[in-house]
Amino acid sequence: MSSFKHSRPKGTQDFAPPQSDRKHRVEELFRHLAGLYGFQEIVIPVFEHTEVFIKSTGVGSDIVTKQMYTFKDRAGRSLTLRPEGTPGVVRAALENRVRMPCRLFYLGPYFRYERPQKGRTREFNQLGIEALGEASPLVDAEIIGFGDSFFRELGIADCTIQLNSIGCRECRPLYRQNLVGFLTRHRDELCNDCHVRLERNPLRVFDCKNSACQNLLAQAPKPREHLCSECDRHFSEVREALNRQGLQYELNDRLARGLDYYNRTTFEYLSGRLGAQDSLGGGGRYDYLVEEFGGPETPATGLAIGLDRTMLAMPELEQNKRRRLAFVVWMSDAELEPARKLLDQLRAEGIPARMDFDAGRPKRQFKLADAAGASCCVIVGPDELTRGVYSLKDLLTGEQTEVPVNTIAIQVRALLRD
RNA sequence: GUGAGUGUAGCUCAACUGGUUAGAGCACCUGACUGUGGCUCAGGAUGUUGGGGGUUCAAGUCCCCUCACUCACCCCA
Repeated sequence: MSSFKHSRPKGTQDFAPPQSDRKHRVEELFRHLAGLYGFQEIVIPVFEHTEVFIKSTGVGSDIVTKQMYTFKDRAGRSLTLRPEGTPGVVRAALENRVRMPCRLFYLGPYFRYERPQKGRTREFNQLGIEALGEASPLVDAEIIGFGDSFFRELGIADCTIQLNSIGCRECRPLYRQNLVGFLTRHRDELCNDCHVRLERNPLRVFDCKNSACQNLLAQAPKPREHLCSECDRHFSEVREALNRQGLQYELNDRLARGLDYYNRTTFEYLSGRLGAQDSLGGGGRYDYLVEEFGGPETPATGLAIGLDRTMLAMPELEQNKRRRLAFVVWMSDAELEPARKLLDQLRAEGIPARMDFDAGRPKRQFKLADAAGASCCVIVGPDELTRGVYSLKDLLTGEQTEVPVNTIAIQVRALLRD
């Protein structure tokens, strides 16, 4: 179509203005909220030794078996672009001897090789928090509340919370055994996809949309009926805490979480505005992961938010055409240097400012200022200079006044808009 | 990895069953306005119809291949 030869790799995305501004705004809200809840940022590599993900995410999981960007570096080491955040965070917390309990947040790009569709790209952005060393069900509820506040703050109205408990080391295998037994007895009634699920990840049959399967599943053993007494108590306390916090949620037996390290509480935020990939974020408890990395027994809970999906679900805040920017306009060569000095002065005062050095004609400069979305123009002309003033034009209203040079910063600041 | 759909100007889309020089709106550029953006008016520029091959007197239109995008399965953030 165009003569431009290069396009971005499949499944990647560009954030050009104004999308980049929107992204930044969401990230800033996340940082702010995370700070309010006592989380501190941890910055970790974008790639890890491949084993980090295999061990934690699970050898049988889809992520590990077919979605990882794995490569060998020049010394033959197997490395993998991170497909998710939690394993790297746990690895880093242990490696840095971070004192437990600790609360960490992180954000950045993640990579999974999948067929792109709405809300699913190969490079995507995640915002995550992890509470390491906290066992209380109140922490689960607190984290669920964190996500709820986050989405609410962004004006995502139709966000629902789904909740489940998948048990622990003790009760999960029993349940799984039960379910597999049930499904195997009714094997003929299951669809082909479910036969595959039965082998690979039995809990996944609950996701099947086939009505015959659904009917059968109504009689299948339910995960929550098989919780051991401790898991059962933990789960009730999570629910009671959510009720006290005034959070609405739905119980969902089918919420299994595809990663191996989860136990007990799992939850997910769903939005109706997203299409098939309707999960805005999700998380749960992972009390065994730290141990698996060779650390001490450490309970943990976390949450990961899909930034890209969040941006899809966010209402288009009708953005002001005017930005926080002043534009300095000059008339002839004689004013070029005074105008440039003014530019420096404005910036020194903390006012974002630009000018057009190429311009010959003022008309062009005003056009540029308008196109750049500037809030105002400061006009430096021969008349103004001889009288010790600048002309200041409000680009929103069109009003223009003359202001003394020594008050320019104050006057400009008053006109800046976001 | 599987399936379906779509590719025409920077963007959104036209072009009757194959028919002659592929159009419109928005955006863009120029001027009216040599010290003033938006609004108005007048004018202007723009395409290997995604790419390659084939059928035909003739292909944007039909067929094959390929690439890209989109949606869904799957999976998850």
